Amino acid sequence: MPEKTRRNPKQARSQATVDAILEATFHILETEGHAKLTTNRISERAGVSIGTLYQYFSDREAILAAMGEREAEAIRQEITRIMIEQPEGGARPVIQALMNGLQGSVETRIVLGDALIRARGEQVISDHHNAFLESVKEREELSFSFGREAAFVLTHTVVCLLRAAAAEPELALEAGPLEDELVLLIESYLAALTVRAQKKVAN
Amino acid sequence: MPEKTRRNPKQARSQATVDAILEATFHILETEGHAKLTTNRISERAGVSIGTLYQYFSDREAILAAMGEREAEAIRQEITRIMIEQPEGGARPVIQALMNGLQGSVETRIVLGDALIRARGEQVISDHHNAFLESVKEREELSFSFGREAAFVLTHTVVCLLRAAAAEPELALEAGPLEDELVLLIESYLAALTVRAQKKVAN
Amino acid sequence: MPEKTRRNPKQARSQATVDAILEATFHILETEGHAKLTTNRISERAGVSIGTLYQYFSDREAILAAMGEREAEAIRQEITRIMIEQPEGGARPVIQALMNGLQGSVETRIVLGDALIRARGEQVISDHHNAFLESVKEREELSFSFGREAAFVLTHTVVCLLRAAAAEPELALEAGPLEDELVLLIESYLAALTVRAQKKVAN
Amino acid sequence: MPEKTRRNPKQARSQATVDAILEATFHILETEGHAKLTTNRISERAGVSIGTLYQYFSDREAILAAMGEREAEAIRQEITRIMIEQPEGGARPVIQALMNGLQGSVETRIVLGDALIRARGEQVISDHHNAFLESVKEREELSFSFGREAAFVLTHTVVCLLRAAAAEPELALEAGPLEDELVLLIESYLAALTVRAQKKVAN
DNA sequence: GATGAATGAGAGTTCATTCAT
DNA sequence: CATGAATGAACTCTCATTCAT
Repeated sequence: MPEKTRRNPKQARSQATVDAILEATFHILETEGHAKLTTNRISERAGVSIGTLYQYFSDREAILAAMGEREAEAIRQEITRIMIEQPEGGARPVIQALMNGLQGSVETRIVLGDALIRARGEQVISDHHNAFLESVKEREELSFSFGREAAFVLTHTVVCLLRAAAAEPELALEAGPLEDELVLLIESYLAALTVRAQKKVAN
Repeated sequence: MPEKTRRNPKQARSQATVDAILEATFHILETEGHAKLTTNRISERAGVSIGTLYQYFSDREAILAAMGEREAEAIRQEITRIMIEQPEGGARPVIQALMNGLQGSVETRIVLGDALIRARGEQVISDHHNAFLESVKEREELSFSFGREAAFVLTHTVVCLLRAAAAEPELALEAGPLEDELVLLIESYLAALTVRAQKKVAN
Repeated sequence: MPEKTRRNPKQARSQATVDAILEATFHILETEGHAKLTTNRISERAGVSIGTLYQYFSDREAILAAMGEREAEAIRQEITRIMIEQPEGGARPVIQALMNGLQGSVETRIVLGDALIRARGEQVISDHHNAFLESVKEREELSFSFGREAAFVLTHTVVCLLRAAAAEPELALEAGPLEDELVLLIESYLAALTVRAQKKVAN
Repeated sequence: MPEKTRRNPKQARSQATVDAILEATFHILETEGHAKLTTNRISERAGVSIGTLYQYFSDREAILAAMGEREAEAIRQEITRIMIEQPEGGARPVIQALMNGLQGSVETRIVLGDALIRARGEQVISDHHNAFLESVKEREELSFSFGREAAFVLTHTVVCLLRAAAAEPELALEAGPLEDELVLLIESYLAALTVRAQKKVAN
């Protein structure tokens, strides 16, 4: 449900056009980078005229926001699926999903993420929040309410670090060990949260 | 010490000009954002002509890189100072320094950070690495070598999360509780690393 | 057929735009000179926006090259026509064609010629070469091969001198007498070449 | 005696400064081309400040004109010397002098020549004229007056062709054969002029 | 609906020249 | 006399967007 879409693409042809535009955008971002991503180039690569492009998207920003939306939605669904299939798996399956599921280069992800936040602000954040929190709430030992700040740490640490890792290829981090460290980081934090919560109860 | 500086400003007037340009850049980033940061606007705000600006900086990018350099250097010095004054303080003083020391809005910091990486690549990363690792190495119980990935997590987690926190003002995170959570996150991770290391030794 | 054209102008409006741009370029070169020939001024005079100009020509240079091409092509066709119509006319008709056919001021011609060479290099030279050589080859007494240097002299002398003559209006040269001298120069040189060739054969 | 010079350099140091500026100009023209020839670069290469440069030359143009003057003067003196030493040598020694004496790349020569004409107009032409005509007048069989156009052809043909030859390195012309052709061209033209003059007398 | 030629504000950048020191 | 920091008009070129066809 793209918000800034002008035309609600009910017909197959319309949907194909929208898809072509988004695919072209993704491809250009991947192969030529953000700086070369112009609306003319998108329309050219998509095989539609620039006028048509503007019939489906109000402006350049709306295209990026729509793509970010798709990406975020895909990840949210993936995480939900994992929660249902492996309810006792802990943090690792979710972290694996985030590591594998985020398609596209770092730059692409950063660009899309930024566009999404610009377009939808808080909404995006809380969506992400909720999806990730679900992966944790079920564990009964955490059935205490933690503060906003702890929730923030839980929901953002992995995504932020993956972004940073991807942004710095010079570090030559390996996926396997990195996954282990992220799991260790999150699990030890969860344990610490539990300990703290128990102390509070004891008092 | 801007790298891409064209003219090495020996005289007082030159230094004042450079300062005015950097101050203007900072101010525009803060008040109008990255998109409005044009060289013409910078020179206007700095009270110098556009030609003068280009006598000190080879291009727009060089200005941002120089600013990022300053910022990074300031933080590095601050952390070093802390390490010397409070060698037994653990992670908290360093985290406090990062929270307070990073001046400017998120966007400003992001923009400057990105420019810095573009300009100096790996060098920047390892500098940051080293500075932060020092804050931890002294603790004898950590006198084991950890892998690249663990080092990455240690050095990036706090900075990444602070960036994210600042990028999402809608979450209305409070500095005090956030600081506590970051300390808990890092300290519990360090503890987990220690445990893991001891197990390895035991085997 | 401009080479560096971005958009292949199939429609009438496009062709009209290209024509307007070239006409404007010619006019500015003639009336204000090379130094005043800026892309903004061209677009202004052509009655199109600067953006439109850049949709048809990749850069300033491409405009000049396209004009040079047109000019050169026109002359080539004119000489060919003469060769067919007056096969026995000797050098004079060709020289007349060059004197009358080269429209535009000297500076214009120089600028266009230079741009053409920059854009197409040797190709241009050999085209010119061939066209002029044809005017001579038919004469059976010249059915000997002469060296590169002699060919160069034959093809360049007239054009160079016409350029020089035009560049120095202070000399107040008159077209009629100048034509006579050029014919004399070329014809006597051709005769000398013939003599030399015969001597060689004799040996 | 540069005309547009502001300061009449009577002192040795002044002369050295002027020399340094001209040398720098020549060097930049040769190694980096006309487009890179800026006053700032000249002053830098000359080892003087830009302010000093403007104390000796009124503007950029004046520097080029002064250089052209030097060049032209040097050639004129060379030709004069030849005429005195080899009065019976015909066209060849003069052509050799022109081929060897013109130092600097084509572009340099073109730039300087153009500047000279801009600065001094007709004067330059007639100077050249006279110098070259001297090389011919002595020959008694030419002791007839020829028209302006013939004089123009005599004085310009060699210089123009040398310029063209240098401008088109793709032709790979060789100095030896080219010299022969130029001599043949000029000598046969002179002979033709003689014949025509005699016919006129006969009538 | 689709097209794509046209738009034009505005970006980054250069460089001849001045003038306070 | 020399210096060189400062000037700013002018340049080339980009690209999101519109609208007549």
